[in-house]
Amino acid sequence: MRLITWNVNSIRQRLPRLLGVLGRHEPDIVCLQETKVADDAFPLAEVEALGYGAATFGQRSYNGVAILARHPIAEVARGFPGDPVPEEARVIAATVAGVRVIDVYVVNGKEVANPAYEVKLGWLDALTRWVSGVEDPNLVVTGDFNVTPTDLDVHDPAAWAGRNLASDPERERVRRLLDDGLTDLGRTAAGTAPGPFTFWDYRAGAFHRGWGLRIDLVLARPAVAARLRSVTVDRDERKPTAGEGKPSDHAPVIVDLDD
DNA sequence: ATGTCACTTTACAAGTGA
Repeated sequence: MRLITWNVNSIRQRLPRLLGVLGRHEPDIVCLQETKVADDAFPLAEVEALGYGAATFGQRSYNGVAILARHPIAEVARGFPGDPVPEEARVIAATVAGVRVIDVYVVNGKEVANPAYEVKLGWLDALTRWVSGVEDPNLVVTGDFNVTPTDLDVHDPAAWAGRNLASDPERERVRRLLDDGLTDLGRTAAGTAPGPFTFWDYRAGAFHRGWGLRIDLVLARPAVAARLRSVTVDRDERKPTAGEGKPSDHAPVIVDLDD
């Protein structure tokens, strides 16, 4: 089984690349973030033409998540109980091929000194409370966490020390998710090697300069983690020249599991 | 750290969010 998570930063802008990713990688499940469209504007017919169904939880302009799959999508849930910002479309869950998938777009937080950072911490607390009560042993929690779990996930730890996306309080929140029985599949696959990075800021030529972060995560309970075969990042999708149209600032993360 | 991108609007430039 192949699962992809990708923050597309507008599905309208990224549709040609998304269709290319579906055709090239043939994933079973795709978790998207920052679709930035209401559900009635989601390009459903285009993904259906490639054999995929979709469950969407969108909103205009900001946020928005979706789960695509070439298998039946069951028990769809939008949002989660206890969400501190329920007006923002950040979480969708569904069961596909025996796996309970929770697709998240975590609050960015802007900067540590910004009130949005406190919202981020509270949101992660609420997410963890909810996830810990989800009974399914075949659970995957994946998406754009907007947190680098450790310094291995930062291109320049000294430059990022204490800053949003790399600060201790937010890392502690991710640590609690892991302590609650989830394995970080990207880190498991990479061992002690840095990265693999999944996000490069559009500004300052960050991709070209290698200024990457690993903030797009796939967390799984033991029954799923035991099936881990590989985790790769499709860096070509971050290149302006590869593919059709402009790139997202995130690259797709591809996880292969034993069937 | 900030060489950009995508969104929206008392829109055709500027603010916001990332």
